[in-house]
Amino acid sequence: MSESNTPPDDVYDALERLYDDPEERIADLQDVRSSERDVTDREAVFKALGNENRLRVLEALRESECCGCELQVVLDAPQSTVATHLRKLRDAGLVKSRRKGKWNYYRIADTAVFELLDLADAIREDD
Amino acid sequence: MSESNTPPDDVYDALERLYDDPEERIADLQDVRSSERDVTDREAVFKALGNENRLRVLEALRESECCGCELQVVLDAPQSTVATHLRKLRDAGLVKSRRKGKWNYYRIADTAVFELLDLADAIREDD
DNA sequence: CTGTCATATTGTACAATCGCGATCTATTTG
DNA sequence: CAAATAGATCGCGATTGTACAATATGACAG
Repeated sequence: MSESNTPPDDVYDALERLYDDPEERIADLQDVRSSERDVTDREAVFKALGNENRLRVLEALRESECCGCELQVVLDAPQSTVATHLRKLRDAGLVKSRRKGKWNYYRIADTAVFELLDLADAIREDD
Repeated sequence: MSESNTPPDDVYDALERLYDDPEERIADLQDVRSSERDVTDREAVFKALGNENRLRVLEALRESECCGCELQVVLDAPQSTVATHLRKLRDAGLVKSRRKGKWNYYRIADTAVFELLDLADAIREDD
């Protein structure tokens, strides 16, 4: 059931020098690997956040809901570029949209998004 | 001092249909842009987090400090690959390292990292 | 139903990132 | 110091992400 391959010789040798029972430690480390098999969603969230333009959009939405054309002003970029970023934010679950006639209004999907942004700042403050 | 360009005609026209005073709204939106000039650090943090292998490393470090060769087991990847990921995590301020003889031990730099990981999970739960 | 308008999608050129072998560095051991 | 070892860095092919023009879609007005 588990992906229990023996690590390459050099790695095994190194662990042998660190632990009396390397096998046990190896099993523990492999457990971490398989137990967190599904980091996929997490990864998608962070990938969506890892872009300057998308961070600017979220910052704008922090203050109020915005429609697409307003975000074109924020990013100072053509419509297709803005729309692509909004798509990624929506796919990642960071924003939601609401159609009103021709306009499409975007808003932050969850207060957790604000917390994510603030925590990222906190990390760099204490180098 | 501010980058106050007039948006393209079509964008301006759209905002004219939404607001009595489009100029005012445009100025506000441009303010968001310039006031958050420095999303660079934030972006670096999220970029570092936006990778499956690096998320696995952080998950391993959640339980205990690890040296490089232990993380080779976690990722099941060659040494150079692991070292490159650790470099990025360190540059982003997510992990710290401590040299002990030939070994280099890595640990989570800040409890904020745990909170970031948990918050990312929270986002996808309520689709 | 035709035109207009806000937005979405697609195609493509270009840039960034990734995995990993090869090589270099720092530290310990004999 | 020479060999061995843990890790860091470099270089390159392959994948992925980005910007944006062109085009498509969906809504509304006349």
